Amino acid sequence: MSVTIRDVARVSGFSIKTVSNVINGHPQLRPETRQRVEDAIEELGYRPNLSARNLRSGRSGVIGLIIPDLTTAYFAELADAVMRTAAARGLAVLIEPIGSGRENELAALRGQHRHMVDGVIYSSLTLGAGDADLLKSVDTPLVVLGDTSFDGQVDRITMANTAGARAATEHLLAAGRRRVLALAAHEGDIVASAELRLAGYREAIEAAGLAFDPQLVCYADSWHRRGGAASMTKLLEDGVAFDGVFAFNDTLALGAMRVLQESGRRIPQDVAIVGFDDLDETRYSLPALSTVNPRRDDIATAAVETLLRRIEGGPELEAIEIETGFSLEIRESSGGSDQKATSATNAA
Amino acid sequence: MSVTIRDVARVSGFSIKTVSNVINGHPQLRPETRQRVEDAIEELGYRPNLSARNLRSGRSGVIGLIIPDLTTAYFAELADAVMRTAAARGLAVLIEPIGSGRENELAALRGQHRHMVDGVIYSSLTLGAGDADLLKSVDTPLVVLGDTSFDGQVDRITMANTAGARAATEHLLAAGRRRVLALAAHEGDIVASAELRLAGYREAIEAAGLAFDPQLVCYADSWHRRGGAASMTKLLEDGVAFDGVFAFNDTLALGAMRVLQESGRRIPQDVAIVGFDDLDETRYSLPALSTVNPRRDDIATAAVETLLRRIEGGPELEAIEIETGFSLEIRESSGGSDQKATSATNAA
DNA sequence: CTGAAAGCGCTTACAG
DNA sequence: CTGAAAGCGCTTACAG
Repeated sequence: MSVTIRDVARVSGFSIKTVSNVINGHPQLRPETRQRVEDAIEELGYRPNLSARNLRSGRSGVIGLIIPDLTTAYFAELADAVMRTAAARGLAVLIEPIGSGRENELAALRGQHRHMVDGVIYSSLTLGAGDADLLKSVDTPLVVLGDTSFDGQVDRITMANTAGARAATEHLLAAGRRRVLALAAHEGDIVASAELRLAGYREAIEAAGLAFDPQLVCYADSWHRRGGAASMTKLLEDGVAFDGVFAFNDTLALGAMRVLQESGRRIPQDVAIVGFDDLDETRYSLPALSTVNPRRDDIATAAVETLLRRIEGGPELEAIEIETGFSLEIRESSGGSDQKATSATNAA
Repeated sequence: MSVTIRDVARVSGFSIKTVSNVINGHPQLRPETRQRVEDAIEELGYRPNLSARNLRSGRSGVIGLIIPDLTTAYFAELADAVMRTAAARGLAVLIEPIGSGRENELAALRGQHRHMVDGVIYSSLTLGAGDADLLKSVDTPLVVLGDTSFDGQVDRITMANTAGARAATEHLLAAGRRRVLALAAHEGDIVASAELRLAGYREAIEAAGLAFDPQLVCYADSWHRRGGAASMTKLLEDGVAFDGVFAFNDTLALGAMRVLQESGRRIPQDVAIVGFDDLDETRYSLPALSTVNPRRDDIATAAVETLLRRIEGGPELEAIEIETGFSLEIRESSGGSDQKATSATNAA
């Protein structure tokens, strides 16, 4: 039916081995030989059968990306960055959207696609230190994205949660805000990022010589617009006074912003607001939202390269952790014009 | 190294064939036999090697989804719907984001993942009637999404572009608007959807006894917020008078809405606006955007099932076309409350 | 119901 | 540089 390497061998007049050498870019080949094989490949329209290659080599050239869903802008943008990075290295990405919640995250580790992929990039919100053994029991090479505390047992990529949150809060304080809300989500399970961002917020408050006021820390029940809107509605009802908001992610910020505007408050004049994530849409909101840019491209690159290292190095290799940098994007919502204040860190 | 079907056979005491029968749910098996094989599978932690299965069966259980990118909300939501539908049928989805433009779309047809997937769902913006031969030359089973005119040569799923656009425009006219803009994108290449939506707009205008006014048809140079904002800015500069806008998609609408609001116009009091796509975020914009809901779940289901039919039926099968229905979601931007006016069509 | 055997298309020692 | 041959793990006629 379809053209195989055997057909190419027959047409070109060389052995299967030689054809294979040409396909795989083996260096020591007479140019003439290479040319004739390539002509035959072209003529026949030969394409290697990947299943056969994978069966033989034990590699599929596909990596998995496990995320809660694809419709959340944050994960869509992350997935896009991972796919671009992977494509540049000749890898395809199989996305597995698993829904949110701890149960789904655990189930995904035993997921059906496990045997199709050479390794997995796993974006976890709910796994904690206690799950390290579980993760180590997975025989697929694995890189974890996100701030779960695994202390050196699993490869992971983390972002500058604390430093980014501190920079965002400092920016609000530098603009003269004195009562800055921390709009913080927690989703039932422990979300380590939230704690780290809260720590950064607190550092900035205290470094400015202000008192950390628990009344200004407001929990939302989801990381989405709905959660931000609901929390802000409640704050306004409760009559809490504030002149700045650091939201732990952009969608919380956008939800809160809408409620603030409906209540007649002007942004940034009455309330300045900064988010976290640098979603594409923050550039187009009204007003454009200031935010912490976690550099998704850097995260994606670090994840893919760490995974490749693990795939090649095997389980013996020591686990590494890479923390990516950030920058603060100052836009209208915090009174900035469109200039960009950058402050990046990089740690290994 | 890893556990194979041979190990399961050895441990269970049955032949490889019997183990295979159990794995593939072959019906005529003594329950006791099945049980003992399943125990062995469990005990050994056996998982079938998909590469081997695929090599043998010629199927991979993976379908491709070719889209321009994943960060555009429309495609992210489409991809999510396709993945959910596919997962329900035991299929994995390999997304290939190819960038926009005709060149990229053509290149994707020869893409590197072609031999990894059983078939491809291909969301095209730029392919036209002249490309039918090209599409037919692709030996992978293929379902095209979008309104490219292929008249029965390729399986395709189309949406109710004209009917949806007409319903949106009629809704604006019914609310008393008399000068309704058509905010229409065209991206260099021919985008058939835009023509069809324009036709629906025109039908509604003329059915209402109004004259079709070319001055009210405004082209944007992209389907994104930026395009909607730029077009609206130009319209306002030119002093074109209007009291309603039917935008050909939601992001155009959101971009236009921002510019209208900055100019001091109230929505919907001064200008009522309706979009197309029912993106998740339209529920959260300020004001919430009325829009045509193209029922992405229906599109995804039709696409996956048509592809499966093609994969099983082979190239001989006659090509089919399915047009999915729509509903009109009336929200604040067109003066509605939150009720829902539904009008659906379905054709084969 | 079950077993022994061929073969899917490739890569890779092993010989030359 | 090149060829003949084994084998990756599975499914499936073909026999029993």
